[in-house]
Amino acid sequence: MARKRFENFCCSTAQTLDQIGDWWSLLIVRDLFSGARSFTALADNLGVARNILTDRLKRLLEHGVIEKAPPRNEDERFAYRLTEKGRDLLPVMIALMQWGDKWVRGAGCEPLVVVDARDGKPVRPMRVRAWDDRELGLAEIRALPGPGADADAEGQAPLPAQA
Amino acid sequence: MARKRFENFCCSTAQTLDQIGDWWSLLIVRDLFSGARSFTALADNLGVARNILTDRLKRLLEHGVIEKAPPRNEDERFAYRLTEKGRDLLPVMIALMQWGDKWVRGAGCEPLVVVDARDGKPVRPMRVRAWDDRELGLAEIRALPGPGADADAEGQAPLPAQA
DNA sequence: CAGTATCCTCGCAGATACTG
DNA sequence: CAGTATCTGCGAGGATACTG
Repeated sequence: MARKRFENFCCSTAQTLDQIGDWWSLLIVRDLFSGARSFTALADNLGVARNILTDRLKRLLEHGVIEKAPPRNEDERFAYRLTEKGRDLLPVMIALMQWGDKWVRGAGCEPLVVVDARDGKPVRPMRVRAWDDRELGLAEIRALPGPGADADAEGQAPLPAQA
Repeated sequence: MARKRFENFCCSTAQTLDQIGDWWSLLIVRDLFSGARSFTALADNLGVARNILTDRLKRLLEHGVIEKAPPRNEDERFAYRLTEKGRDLLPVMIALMQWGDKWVRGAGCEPLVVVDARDGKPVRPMRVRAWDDRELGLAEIRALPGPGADADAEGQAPLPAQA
């Protein structure tokens, strides 16, 4: 059988991956965060085949992550732009980027530092926080089914401490 | 030509995706966060083919995201466990999960609420924060090449405000 | 239990030419 | 510029049987 789709997985993570988890979508989102707007700019930046880019843009449009906006200059016919849903991926992108900068940055690879535009200081590392702002580690959190959840779904084990 | 690898992309995001960005790896990590430990448990939970699981585990081991630990009971020969590098994916996982719960949760899908184990309150939504703890939006941040970065790489455009 | 080995299928993706 | 259309193929991924 071919690739398995995650649409029917009863898990936010899986569903999310089904919308933005493929190889190119997240990089497209990243480029949109970085200011790319036109089809050609994206194609050139990413080095992706045009038909693949078309497909990914279509999916992102369908999922409401991006939208088409009027062009800003004569060089482009219109501009791709992140929707609110897309902009809401900012924490994900920053968390990924910070993890990458910390753990996987390889030889000759630029560490991209995300800074506060006001003072130029780097943004804080992303942390999981409780309501009293205390930082929470893996051992201090649990995953519970929210309201309306299926009690005996397969996600029973609530994030136990690993150590 | 076949699939393009992201290893040579000069961008943390791309490099990160090369390590954990494929369809199954993140779900494996998620299951490890959730307490799964054995090969069979992972295979059953995810419904992934055994050879694929083997391959992903091997890659995650090579990248140092997971490690093998002694078994805890008679049913398992040893246990897979997240390393520090792997546990550091917690903000990414939480951010993804929260995004999914907010935007892509579909019909009959349980919203997984991550809570503080002390008081049972949900953890705060992941936010990008400045050093003074102010929340930063897309318009208020910039991406700069960090120390040792290649100035004229292709990632020049520093996150301009989209609106 | 925890994999390995094999076979096979189809989806992802690259290249390129063409249209509006 | 912004795609669409078509051809091609690698290899990811599934199924299953086998091993230690």
